[in-house]
Amino acid sequence: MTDKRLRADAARNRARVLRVAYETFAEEGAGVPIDEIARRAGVGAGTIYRHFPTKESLFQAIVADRLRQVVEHTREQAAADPGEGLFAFLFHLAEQGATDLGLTEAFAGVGVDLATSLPEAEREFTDLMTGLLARAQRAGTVRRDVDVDDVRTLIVGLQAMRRFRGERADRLYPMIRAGLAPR
Amino acid sequence: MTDKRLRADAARNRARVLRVAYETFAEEGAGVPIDEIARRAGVGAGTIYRHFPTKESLFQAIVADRLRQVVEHTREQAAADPGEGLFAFLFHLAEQGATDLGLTEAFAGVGVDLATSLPEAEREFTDLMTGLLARAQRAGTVRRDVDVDDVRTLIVGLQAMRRFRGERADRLYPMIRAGLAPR
Amino acid sequence: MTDKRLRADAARNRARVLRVAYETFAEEGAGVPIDEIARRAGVGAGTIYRHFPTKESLFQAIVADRLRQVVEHTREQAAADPGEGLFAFLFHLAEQGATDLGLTEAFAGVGVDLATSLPEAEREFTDLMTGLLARAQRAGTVRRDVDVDDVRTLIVGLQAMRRFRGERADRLYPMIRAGLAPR
Amino acid sequence: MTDKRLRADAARNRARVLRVAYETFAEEGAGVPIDEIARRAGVGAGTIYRHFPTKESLFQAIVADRLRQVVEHTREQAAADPGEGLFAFLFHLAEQGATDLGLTEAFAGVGVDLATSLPEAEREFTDLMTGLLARAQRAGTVRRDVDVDDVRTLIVGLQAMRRFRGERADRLYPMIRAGLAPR
DNA sequence: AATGAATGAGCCTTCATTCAT
DNA sequence: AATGAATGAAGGCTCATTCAT
Repeated sequence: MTDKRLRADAARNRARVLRVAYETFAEEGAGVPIDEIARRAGVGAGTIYRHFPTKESLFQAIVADRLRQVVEHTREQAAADPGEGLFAFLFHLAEQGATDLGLTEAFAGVGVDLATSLPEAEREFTDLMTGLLARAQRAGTVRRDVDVDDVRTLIVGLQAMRRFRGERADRLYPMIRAGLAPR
Repeated sequence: MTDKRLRADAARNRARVLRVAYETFAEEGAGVPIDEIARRAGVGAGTIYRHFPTKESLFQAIVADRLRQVVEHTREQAAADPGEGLFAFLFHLAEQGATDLGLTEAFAGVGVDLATSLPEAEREFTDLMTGLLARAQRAGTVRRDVDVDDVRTLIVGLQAMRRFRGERADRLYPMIRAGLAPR
Repeated sequence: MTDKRLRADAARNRARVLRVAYETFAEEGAGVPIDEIARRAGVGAGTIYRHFPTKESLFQAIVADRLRQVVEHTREQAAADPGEGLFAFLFHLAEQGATDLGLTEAFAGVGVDLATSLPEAEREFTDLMTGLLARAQRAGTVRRDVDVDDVRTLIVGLQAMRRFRGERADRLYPMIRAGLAPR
Repeated sequence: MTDKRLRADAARNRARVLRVAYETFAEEGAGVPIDEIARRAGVGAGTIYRHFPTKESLFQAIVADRLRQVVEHTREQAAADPGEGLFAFLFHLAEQGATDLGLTEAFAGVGVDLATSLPEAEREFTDLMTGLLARAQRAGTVRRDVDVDDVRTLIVGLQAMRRFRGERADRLYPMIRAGLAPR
């Protein structure tokens, strides 16, 4: 047990790095220098490399975390209203992407290929979308000819808009809803 | 006289650089090394810097050019069908963005702020959108509560989707149309 | 009392580090990271630094150990056949060097100067060579004009060859023998 | 023609880098930082990378040059006395290696694998050795059971000795000669 | 006294920009 | 005016050594 746990200080640092890296990637995207993250976290660059073997792995770790959070959040909400689940999910993701350039880039395939680098998270995420989509279609809020791939594409678009325009982009949500509705 | 000849050479070079830089930024994004552009254009890197003081200014010049082209292209088409003009414009831009990462980035505000750096092109562009939107609304194909800002936001979203998914994203066009239609 | 227990622990650790460091330097050469040695020894890097102030000092300690072993091994064998003693010694060292890059480097003066850093071991080693050489010369298997310095030089050459070519290099032993024989 | 030639200043710099890199590798071995070479050459590190894509390629270029020189030098000498050619070659190489750690390392396979990275130079070199050896054996100065591989191994040994002991190591040359002589 | 986490200098390499030719 | 060579500041990553636990 003890051997598996990190030392208190290391755990603290690792958490700190993760948190700061999250914020930094969110603000600056995957291209931000690792030194910048180290500086903001108040640690040496070597410390980051102790916890994550490459910059990419750090980015992945964060994206994985974020995906997990989104999945969890969505599962909690989804039960309620099958017709609304997919929309809630889409708009939630749009908001996440708005404050998180890293996540946006991950979805858009910049700097990582989710399917390759985080196959498990990717699968879970896809399963979630599949379920939400099917339920919405059964509930009659979404057209039958929409597939999971379209949903993924919409996410990329919504995040781009939300990032570009902030809350102002929310004005477009009703139109997305209308656009997806059966004719 | 000699001046004129030389200027003609320079002008040809400038045009050549612009064209190649456009292609290169389109293919590789704004991150491509200036040397790569010089190589493809068959000129020295110094020649590029004679015409454009920084890499960023070259990028801006290209975006300005592209905007002008889009404006022109749109003006030619628009007359025909007022109800369709805005959609044709949106989907045309989406396709442009798909093959032109530079343009996408410019619209999304990555690396340039159009309003600041190219105020004239920006104004022209805005005027165009205003006109198209108004005509579509008058023709009854677009909801009254959509404004120019929404259109701009949509462009960003559409380009992101088109870039992400290629032609497959076109499947979403009808839904955009439906989403914008008056209830 | 407690002191003694602790010292015993420490001594055991020191011995363990020495043994593992020997193996590791032998396999990987002096360039191997100290962390790798720590890992293999199952101790923290700090523990190594408790016993040896620098990486270099660890390396020296190992070389000293190895020299002592060689001296011991040689003394045990040497008595038997005075004419063969020097050759046995040379070829034994060549083989040691083959599996021990550290030792080779030490002899060749890479990273340490034996005479300066380990004067005692150096002296003992020199005495040994002097004895072996004199006996071989008296026995008539080695030319009179060879001196201790030549022997040292030969060791370096033999180790280099053995390291370079492995057992295949043994083919050259008879020629060494012939080359050293009186005309 | 002109396009293939380097500009005068570039050629000068390239030559300068090669010369300084040769000296530096000779003194310090393949492990020396590229910045050190740049500093000694009075150029920026980038300049070296303009001429050589990687540090390894620079090292290889130098080794290739040195091999070529050795081959040329040997060819000029060899004609004279078939019985002496191989020895002249061996001792010449020993001397070269003495002042050139880079070359020694290349022969010993440190930092490069000649057969892989410079196959042509390697082949030429092997052909040369084969010829010299055959002639020496025909002339009766070298045992029949020595092969090219042994020669290569001897080179490594001789260079190690020469490097270790400087001119003093020359004392061993007659013994090498005697060792290789037919019984 | 042991641990292993943190540090930070140093390494190789890239690239925007400047400058000699 | 054009060329492309030179510069030098980053950037990602490693590792000897120090230090908090």
